[in-house]
Amino acid sequence: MSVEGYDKHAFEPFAVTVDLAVFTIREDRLQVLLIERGEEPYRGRWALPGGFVLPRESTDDAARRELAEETGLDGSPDRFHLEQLRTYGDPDRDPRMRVVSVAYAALLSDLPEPRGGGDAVHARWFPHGDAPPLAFDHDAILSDAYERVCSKLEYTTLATVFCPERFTLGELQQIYEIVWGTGLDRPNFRRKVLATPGFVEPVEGPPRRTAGRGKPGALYRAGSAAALQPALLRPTASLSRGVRSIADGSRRVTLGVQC
Amino acid sequence: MSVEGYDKHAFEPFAVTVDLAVFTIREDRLQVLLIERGEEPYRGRWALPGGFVLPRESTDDAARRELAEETGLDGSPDRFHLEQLRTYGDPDRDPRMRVVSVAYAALLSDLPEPRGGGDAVHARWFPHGDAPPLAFDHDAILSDAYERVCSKLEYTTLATVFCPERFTLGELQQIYEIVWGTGLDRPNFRRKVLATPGFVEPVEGPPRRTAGRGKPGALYRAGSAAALQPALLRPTASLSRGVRSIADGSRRVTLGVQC
DNA sequence: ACAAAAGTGTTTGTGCTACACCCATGG
DNA sequence: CCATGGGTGTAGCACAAACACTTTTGT
Repeated sequence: MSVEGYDKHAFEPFAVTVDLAVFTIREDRLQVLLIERGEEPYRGRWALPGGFVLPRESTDDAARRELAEETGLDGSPDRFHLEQLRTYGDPDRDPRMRVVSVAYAALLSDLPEPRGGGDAVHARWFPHGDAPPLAFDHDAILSDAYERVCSKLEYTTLATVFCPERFTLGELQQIYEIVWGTGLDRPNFRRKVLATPGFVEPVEGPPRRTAGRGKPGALYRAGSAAALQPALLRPTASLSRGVRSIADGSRRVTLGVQC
Repeated sequence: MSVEGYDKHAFEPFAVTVDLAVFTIREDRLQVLLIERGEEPYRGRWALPGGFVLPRESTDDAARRELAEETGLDGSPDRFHLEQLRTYGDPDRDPRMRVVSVAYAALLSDLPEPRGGGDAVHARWFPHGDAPPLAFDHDAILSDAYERVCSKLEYTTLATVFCPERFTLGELQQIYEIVWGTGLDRPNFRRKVLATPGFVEPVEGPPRRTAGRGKPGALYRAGSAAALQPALLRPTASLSRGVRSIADGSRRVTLGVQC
C-alpha cells in the first residue's frame, strides 16, 4: 500500500475469492454446507461454497452475496451472523493460478428450505465431523472456522442465532452442548444466562411450548447484548484437580470433535 | 474458489498487499511504526508500512519480508510476534485501483537500531494516540490492531515479546499498564503471573538488576506457555464499590457483517 | 406410576480485589 | 531519615461447580 515504486502492471494478476464456512444446527447436530465440485481441479470433491469477488464489490458484500445465493436466504433481516475469519494466501493453494481467499464464517438458524442454491450444483449439509476430505485448503479453513465458532459462543451471545426466534433455555443449552460436544449443568447454565443482562429476554404472553414430553419451558428471544461480560467458558477437558478419581465419567457426553 | 463457470480472464485484476501495524514499547509508551508517503495519493501523509505480495510468495511471507525490510530485524529468531489481523477489501479504499489488503499486527521488543529501513523513505515511531491521521483506511486498521493487541495481552503470554530477554515482574507489569492505559495491583499481578505455569521462568544465577532506585527485582525470561488459562483481564472501566450501575456492554466485540 | 424436562435451592471451593505490611536499595 | 520499588499476607466477595430437590407435563 505504501510501496514507492508503483506501477499498475508491475505485478501479476491475483484472483480474490471468498470462501464460506456456513454452519447451522439440524437434527441435533452441527452441520456445514458443502458443494460438490463439477470440474477440475478436485472434480467430484466437496468444497466450501464461495466465489470470486466482483470488481466493484467489497469482500463483505461478496460474502453476503454468496451466502444468499447458496442458501436462498434473501431479505432475512436477522437470524444469521456472518463474519470474516481470516485470509488464506499460500501461492500454491489453487493449482490454476494465484488465488487469495478471504474466508468467512456464517451461522444460520435452521432454514425452512433445505437449500435454495440457484445453480444446478450439488449442495448439501454435512454433520461436522462427517465431512469428507475437502478440496484445496478447505479442510484447514473449516477447522479454523469451527474453532472460531466454539470460542465465539464463550464470550458472545451468538448461540441465539442458531435458535428459532423463540426458544426455551433448554434449547439454547442444547446449542452449546452440540457445538462444544460437552454436557453442561442445567441449573448453572440457566443462572448464567439469566444473570447476563441482554442475553435473552422473556417473551410476554408466555404460551409455553415443549420439545417432546416433560414440563414446557418458558420462552425467550434474543436480547440486545452482544458480549458476555463474564464469559461462559466451556469446561476444560484437560486438567482434573488434585487426585479426584471418583465421580468423573458420569454423564459427560463427550462425543463430537474437540475444539 | 468453487465457482463453476471458471474463466481465467473473466475478472479484472486485483492487487493484493500486506499492511503492517508494528508496535513496540519505547520510552514507556506504546509506539507504532509509520512511513511518510512520497507520492500520490496521500503524498506527505503518514501510513502503515506495507507493500505488494509477490507472485510466488504467501501473504505471511510477504508480511515477514516487509517487517524485515522496514525494521531491519533480520535473523532475529524470537523476540517478535507477527500475526494476521484481518483483510480490508472495500473497492474504494485505494483510488488508483482495486487493492485488497491483508493486515498484520507485529509486536517487537525495542530494537537496538531505531530503524533499518533500506529505502530512503521517512519512517519513525509515533506514540499510539499521537499518530496523525493516516492515509487510506489505515486509521481503521491501526485501531483494529490496537484493540487486538490489548485483548491478546489478556489471554496470551504475548506481553513478554515487548520485554527484553530478561526482565523483572515490575517491567512486565509496566507493559500491561502502558498498553492498557490502566494501573494494576502489584501483589495481585505478581501472584497471577507466577501462578500461571509457563508464563515466566526464573533466571538461574540471580544477578539482580534495577531500573532506577529501590530494591532490585528477581529476573525472569519468557516461558513456554502461549495461552493464559484463566485470563488476565484488564480492569473494567466501571465503578468499583457500592452500587453497581447496570451498564455497560463495555468490552468490544467484533461483530461481523451481521444480519 | 413413571419418565423426562423445567425450575429452585444450597453448599463448597476457587480466584480475584483490595489493602496492610515488611524488605532492600539509593540519595 | 525518606522515597521508591520488590515482595508477602490476608479478609471479603463474586462466581462457578456440583448436586439435592420440587414441579409440570406426556405416556
